[in-house]
Amino acid sequence: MFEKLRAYIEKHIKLTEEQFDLLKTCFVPMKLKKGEFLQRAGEVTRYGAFVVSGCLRKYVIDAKGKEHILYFAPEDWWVGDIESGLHQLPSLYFVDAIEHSDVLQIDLPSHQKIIEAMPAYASQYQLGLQKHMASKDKRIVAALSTSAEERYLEFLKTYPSIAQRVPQHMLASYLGISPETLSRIRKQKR
Amino acid sequence: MFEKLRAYIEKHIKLTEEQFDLLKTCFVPMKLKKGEFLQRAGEVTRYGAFVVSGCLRKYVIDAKGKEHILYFAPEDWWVGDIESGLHQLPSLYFVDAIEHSDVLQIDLPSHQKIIEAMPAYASQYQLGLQKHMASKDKRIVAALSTSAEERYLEFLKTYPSIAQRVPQHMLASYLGISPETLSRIRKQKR
DNA sequence: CCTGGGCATTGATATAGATCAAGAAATGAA
DNA sequence: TTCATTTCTTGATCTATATCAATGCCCAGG
Repeated sequence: MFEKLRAYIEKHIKLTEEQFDLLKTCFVPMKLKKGEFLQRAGEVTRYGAFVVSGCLRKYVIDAKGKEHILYFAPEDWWVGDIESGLHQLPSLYFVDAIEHSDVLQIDLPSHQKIIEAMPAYASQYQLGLQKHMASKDKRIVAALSTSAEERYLEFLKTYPSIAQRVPQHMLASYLGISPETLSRIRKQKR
Repeated sequence: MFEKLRAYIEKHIKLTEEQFDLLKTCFVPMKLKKGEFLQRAGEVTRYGAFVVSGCLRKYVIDAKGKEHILYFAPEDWWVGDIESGLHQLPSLYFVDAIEHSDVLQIDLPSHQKIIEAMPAYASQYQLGLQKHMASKDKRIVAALSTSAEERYLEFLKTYPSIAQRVPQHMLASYLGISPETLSRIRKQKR
């Protein structure tokens, strides 16, 4: 498990053995069966996680009882709700496993400890946040301005592997369209 | 101009005189008339800016020639396109003044210098990014799941002062609805 | 090897909101 | 002030997508 994390981090920065040891003390390995929750709305988020294998999803349930998926988190992604953890506020989001998954859990104080101990990690983290912001901006524009079909095709292009492994109704939820509409779009593309 | 920036930063962290002097060397004051651009799509972003007074907007023009406003930036907000500046890629976004505005420009290297010189600023910046992420997530969910009317009312609640000062068709563009629809929604609410 | 409950498909209908078009009102430049 | 331009409003259609409903499918657990 830890080797996967190491490999991921070393894509960007070199780790000394001591640094790797620090990481090992901060993350806690955990297995999740399909359908198990890492976090439920209403709870204050205590942990974020790095996904070693499998796939999780983060989603809200809105006032009308509908699910809306914020993102899928397959291998090498991070999930959590920093906002909630930071301000000790109940989270709006659920996080659960849509496949049997292995994750490395970390709490916010430990993460902060890593940031303080490893400046290179800190700036890598900052870069990651900035990158994420940019992709969220794109998604906002797409949601506001493009058709269901355009969003679907764009998703296929951007995340081909995710498109293949998640159930269709979840993809629909991510795209903000009904499962029926997605089914019709796909039919038409055949 | 600089006093406004100082007051803004000192909401979160204390500044010594030396630190304030450093800031003064990093930011360049600039006046923008209504309609003037801080940045155009296609250009590599060189500067971000802190808005001292007035109001700017960041927006895209999509394939069909339509504008979509990402956000408004009145006093005490920041604008820019870090993604573009960071990777030296042409930006997708325009930034222009919708009122006569005063801004303090800063380039990415200077900003990085501040982050390295002032750890408290760095962590404040990190907090800011995280907070922004959370609000963008909310906007994504809203865009995908709520009606035009709901989004309008939510905007009024969240940014009452912005709602009053920006032209209605820009608000419509931000909300992802046509100006006609927004006009009808407002009529109904009277 | 059954079998039942989630998934996907398909059809029929309803509707929010877009688009087109035209007039009214506001804004600002001269 | 006056004229011109931009913005806002209102009405009449049109369309993408939701919703409702029925059917078939498939694979997971007994």
